[in-house]
Amino acid sequence: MQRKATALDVAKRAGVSRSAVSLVLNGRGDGNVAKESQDRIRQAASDLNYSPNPIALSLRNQRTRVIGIVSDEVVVSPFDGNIIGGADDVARAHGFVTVVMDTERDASRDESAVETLLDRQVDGLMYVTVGLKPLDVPHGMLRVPSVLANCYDSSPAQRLHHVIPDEVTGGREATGHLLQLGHRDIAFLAGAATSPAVPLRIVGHREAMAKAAIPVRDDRVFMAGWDINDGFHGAMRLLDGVAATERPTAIVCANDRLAIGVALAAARLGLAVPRDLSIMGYDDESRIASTMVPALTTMALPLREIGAAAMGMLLGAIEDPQSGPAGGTAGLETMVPCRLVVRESTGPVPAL
Amino acid sequence: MQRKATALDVAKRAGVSRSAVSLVLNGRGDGNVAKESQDRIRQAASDLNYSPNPIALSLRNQRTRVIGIVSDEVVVSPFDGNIIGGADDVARAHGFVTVVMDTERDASRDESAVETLLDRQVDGLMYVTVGLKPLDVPHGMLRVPSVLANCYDSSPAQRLHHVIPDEVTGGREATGHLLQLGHRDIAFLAGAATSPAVPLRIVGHREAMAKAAIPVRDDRVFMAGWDINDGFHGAMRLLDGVAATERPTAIVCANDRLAIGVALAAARLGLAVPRDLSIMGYDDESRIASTMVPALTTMALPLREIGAAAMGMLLGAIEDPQSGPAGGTAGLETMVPCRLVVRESTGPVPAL
DNA sequence: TTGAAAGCGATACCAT
DNA sequence: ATGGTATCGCTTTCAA
Repeated sequence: MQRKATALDVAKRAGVSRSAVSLVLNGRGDGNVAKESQDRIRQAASDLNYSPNPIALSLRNQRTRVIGIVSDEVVVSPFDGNIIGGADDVARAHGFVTVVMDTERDASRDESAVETLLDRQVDGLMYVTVGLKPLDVPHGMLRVPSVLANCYDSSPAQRLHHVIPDEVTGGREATGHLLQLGHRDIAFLAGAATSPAVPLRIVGHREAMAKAAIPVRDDRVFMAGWDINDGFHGAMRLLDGVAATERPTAIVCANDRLAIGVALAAARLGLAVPRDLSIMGYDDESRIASTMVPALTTMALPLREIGAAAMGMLLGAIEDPQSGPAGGTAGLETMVPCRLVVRESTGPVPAL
Repeated sequence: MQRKATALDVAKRAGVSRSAVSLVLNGRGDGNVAKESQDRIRQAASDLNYSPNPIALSLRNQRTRVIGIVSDEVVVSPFDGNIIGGADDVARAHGFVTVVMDTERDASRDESAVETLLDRQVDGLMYVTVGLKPLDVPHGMLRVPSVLANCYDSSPAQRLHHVIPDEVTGGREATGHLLQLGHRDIAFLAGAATSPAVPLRIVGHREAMAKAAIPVRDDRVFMAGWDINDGFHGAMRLLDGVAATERPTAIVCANDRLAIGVALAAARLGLAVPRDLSIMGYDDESRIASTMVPALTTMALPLREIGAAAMGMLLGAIEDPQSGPAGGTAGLETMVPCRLVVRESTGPVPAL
């Protein structure tokens, strides 16, 4: 690999000094460098296919144009990669590069990941999690502009800006969709109590039910877990051996995998979806929700938007150090709305 | 953020010159620096919590200890993140950091991603894909040590080393497992013809059948696609309205999502798994295979191992430039075996 | 308008 | 054994 052209090479070729090259190429040529020198410099630069060495630039400017992203398990898990995708889009558009370190759910690696990144002089930091959760913010994150995506500072002093989905509204609109189809006996298969998203979605569910003046039965809302088998067992509990008049006509699930389990249970019980039972998912998990049989109606999490919004804030704070997340003030909260995706697993309430 | 200690700070505190600091801290102290100076230097370094600035180091040494990973869609997709996880483990263990750029399936971004990375002076490059595939190797990859993980050079001159799963053996052992359970009428739901993994797995399937001296019926092996609905329709085609004596007793699927579709179809047709029908998946997709109802027997792809092996080769080539993938010789091929994971969706052939 | 020189942080060579 | 100095590539200030 032959060495790349340096500013000195350009200067030689154009017959000027390095300083002139630097000035011109950074747009500060006018008023400092003769017009024709400028032309020669630009010509030489493009001839040599010159671009400044980012490492030297970093050393000189003390800014690397690198954003460090640490994730709890986004990369290795099958979910939420879109947060990083959305964040990266924005970063790239601003000439930044992201480097992501995944701790694979080992919180003890958080600090060291952050230190490694800080050591490499990242200009800013972002923490991304799979699923909404309170985060024990690594100390290092307070030393440079930082944001939280899909998580929030677990300490009372909200020191960092965070971007999260609006789960209450998500829950409300999911149930609202079913209500609109005429359902009145709606079950809610929640995930696990450890997730802060769960109670929020339940609040939304209750709000929707309250607005429709329908009492919420205690046995219709419960923690089921997050996986296919959890959905299956939850559905069996709700449906197996229960008379048609006694069973819920719709089930909203806290994620799409639960919905798969519910669909499996329904099929086993000879219930047709959505004719006998409507099923709603949550997440709009790629390659799952849209290809289910029947295709899943679901509440899409705005992952890309979350990532993009978080990166937007972060870059803002970096480029204008006054008004930033790490600008000394407490962090703000940005909520991004979820998006209802209607497919085929929900339908009108069955006539009895 | 107060500035970090530099070598000069350490030198001052220890009352020596920068050079001495450099020598001692790099283990070249003995024979060059007085024992007691060495002690003072080390003391000062730890007092100041000194660690060399990686940027300055990079500029000086022309090595960044950064490995660039470009992926087609590994980060944003729900799959194969483990390749990156495995690769990153190895890199970290060697004091390297990885920066991954995901092109989100836009091949036209390949070259620019590689250039960006090269521009940032990565010491090596790795390309990772979701699913085995031939790769139009970006030119830039030939300029530094590089490896391919889960993909291979599409040009006849295999210029880069690649690490891929042993799909033929995977297919053979999947079918072998079913054969061992007594099945003789085994269907094979392949993915899409565009994947080179498909024909390989079919070869394996045929080898296993041949070894058991069972003819393979043409209508038992076909391209179905990769998604849940594809599995559903494939299974319906095989099972719906077919007499018990005429239908396959086992179906091996090219991935776990197809298996979900098959399970859905079986449930709808009143077939119990594995009593009436055995189902095998492929991939051991996390949070899917193990939580299916019943839990899916599947052929696990050795993703972590692939990533780790690829990174191992790459670092080898970087640290010993003689014998590397980019060392001038043609690339080698490393095949990593798949792993049979037996769960509950397969069982003895039904007695008729 | 231009070029020379300092400095970002570290290493390696070469005098002392 | 030790410290001074050039160098990596670039930007910026200061003199000419």
